[in-house]
Amino acid sequence: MAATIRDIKRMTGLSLATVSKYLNGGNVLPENKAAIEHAIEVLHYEVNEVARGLATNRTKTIGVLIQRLDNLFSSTIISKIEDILRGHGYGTIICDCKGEEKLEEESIRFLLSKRVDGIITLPTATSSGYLERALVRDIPVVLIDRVFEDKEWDSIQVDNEEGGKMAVQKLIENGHTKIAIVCGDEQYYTAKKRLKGYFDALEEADLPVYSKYIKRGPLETSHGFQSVVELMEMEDPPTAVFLSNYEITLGAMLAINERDIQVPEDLSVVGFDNMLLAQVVKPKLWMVVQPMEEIAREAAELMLRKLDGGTEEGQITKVVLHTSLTEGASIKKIGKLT
Amino acid sequence: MAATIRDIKRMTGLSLATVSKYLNGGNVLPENKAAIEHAIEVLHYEVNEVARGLATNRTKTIGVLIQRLDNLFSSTIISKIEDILRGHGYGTIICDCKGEEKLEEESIRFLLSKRVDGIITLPTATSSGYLERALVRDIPVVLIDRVFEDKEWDSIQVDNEEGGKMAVQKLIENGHTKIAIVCGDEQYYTAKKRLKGYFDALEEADLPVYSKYIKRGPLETSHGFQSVVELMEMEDPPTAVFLSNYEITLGAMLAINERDIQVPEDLSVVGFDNMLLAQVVKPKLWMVVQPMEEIAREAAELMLRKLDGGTEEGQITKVVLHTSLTEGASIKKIGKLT
DNA sequence: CTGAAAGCGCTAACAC
DNA sequence: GTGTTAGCGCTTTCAG
Repeated sequence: MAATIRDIKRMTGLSLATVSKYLNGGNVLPENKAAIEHAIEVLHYEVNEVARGLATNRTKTIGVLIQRLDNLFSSTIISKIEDILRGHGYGTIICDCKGEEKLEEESIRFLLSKRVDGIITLPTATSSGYLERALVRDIPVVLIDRVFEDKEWDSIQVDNEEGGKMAVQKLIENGHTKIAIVCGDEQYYTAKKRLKGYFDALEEADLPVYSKYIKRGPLETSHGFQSVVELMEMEDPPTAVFLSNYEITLGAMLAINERDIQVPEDLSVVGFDNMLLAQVVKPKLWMVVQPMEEIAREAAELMLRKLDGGTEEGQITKVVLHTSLTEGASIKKIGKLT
Repeated sequence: MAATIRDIKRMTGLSLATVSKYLNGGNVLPENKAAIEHAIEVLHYEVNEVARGLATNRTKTIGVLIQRLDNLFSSTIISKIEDILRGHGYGTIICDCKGEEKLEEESIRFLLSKRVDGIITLPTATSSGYLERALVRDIPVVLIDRVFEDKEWDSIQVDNEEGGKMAVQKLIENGHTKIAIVCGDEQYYTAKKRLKGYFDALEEADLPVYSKYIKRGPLETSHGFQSVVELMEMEDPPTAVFLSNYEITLGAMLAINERDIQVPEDLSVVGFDNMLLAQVVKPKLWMVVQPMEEIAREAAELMLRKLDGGTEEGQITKVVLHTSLTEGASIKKIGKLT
């Protein structure tokens, strides 16, 4: 049995209150301080955060609810969030809902039963219903990457529209006019925005939109794979494609390898979010990247602020960060000048 | 304020004990059961796991202490562990120690203060000192991937020796005799084993060992990168290389891309653990892969068994799983027959 | 099967 | 600055 505050009381002859005060950084006489520290040392005492949590009604743990842990976007962000939170004494309970809305809702209940002090979530669902319970309990919630249209939430996101536009503009600059996009379907907020960027770029350049070049579907590897195959089998295939998400980019590259599609000779490519892939594949890929560490930092810090009451009741903070375009060798210059 | 068991008591007129019994699956009269369920519904009651944890001295959370979250080996394993544990009502608190021993030790204290019921760890340190505190507290610990030589622990690992041997044998089968290995240094248990496999394969084939072809160093991308560069700049470069870990494989591929090394014409390659890379790179890489899901499952289940007391006191369980070799196109056949 | 009561380890008034 | 005391929400004897 681990030592308790009572053991310290006994050993030092002080009262529980004094010991507790010391533990919480209050002022105690130097001699008492020394006595307590000695006792802690000898007894290997360590605060029982569970008991403390019950007494204070704050567990110093944050729930992180994520779509999937097994992609680099998520794991990089979580890793950083965990880092910052732990630096402030917070533990991180992770729930991977594997992209299933049902699990997502269950996870919220789970986290609430664990009495987390706050929830950071990278949502799977398209509406915020599953977060109601947290709201009712008055637990701070911070959204990452996606937002909901049915309600305002504190959130950290990037300008996806801008990201999509940048990618397509780069392709246009290089003389491409037949530009495809592989994109998530309607339900995804981010997909919608990235597609909007695609349209905007084309429109601003007075280029026509070919609906046959727009491939929407689930945010999965298979969709990226399948779309590229289909695009390249067309009679009039596109000369370039914007792969608008992590999994899609991955799937597309698998297809490109398997079908022996030459990049950029047969097809110019701009991917999204998959820096590892960008570097490891030959030729290097042009890639739209999100500032993952910054997203994580903003999310963690916003959460900490909300927990400290450093934020007005009812005030919504929406942080929008910017993507950047990293250079590769996956775009062929055709016709025109730069 | 969330509803408590007391509110249910008031609402149903039953006693705390009865409600508690119901909550824990005990037998209650059907009418009382109905009343309680109704109250739970109306009040949105949910068990406070913190209070329960204090009363039972079990928090139903497991600490997972990992070297780094941001590689696919770790995140796949954690994702699966989390899945299984949650299925049994356990939460998972993750600590990413970023490969730093100091953080690793701190993390243990952190997890202990959170009163986790058990710890699953993929160690960074080379000796088990940092786990002493957990041992003293009599908290079950399960090791993944690495073991310590100074003491026996419950562990799940793969046969790294066999894995290394398989890789090199495959190279030998294809006629290679000048085979390099890029490998972690002495401190790493797994590196030692994989290197042993390398030696064994060479020896069994009566092939000489060239120490210049053995590149040891930190388990980092840079080491993989640097080693490949150095190997290929030799006067008498190897014709094949075994990249014996995830990061090394990644770094090596970066070098191969950057230096325009032709695989397998200039260099045949077998990698380790990086299936994503194996598929996405051209040509496809031969790869030694660990059964990550199985590792995770064994670890989670062993932990659950230990928690249920389904395991003898003091009994050590060591699970050894097997790697497999997945086919690629990164080995050139030279000379000889198969 | 149900209820009363003690207690898990800590915090937080409130007196002194 | 220190001590006393009453909980936090739940489980768990032990009677009934």
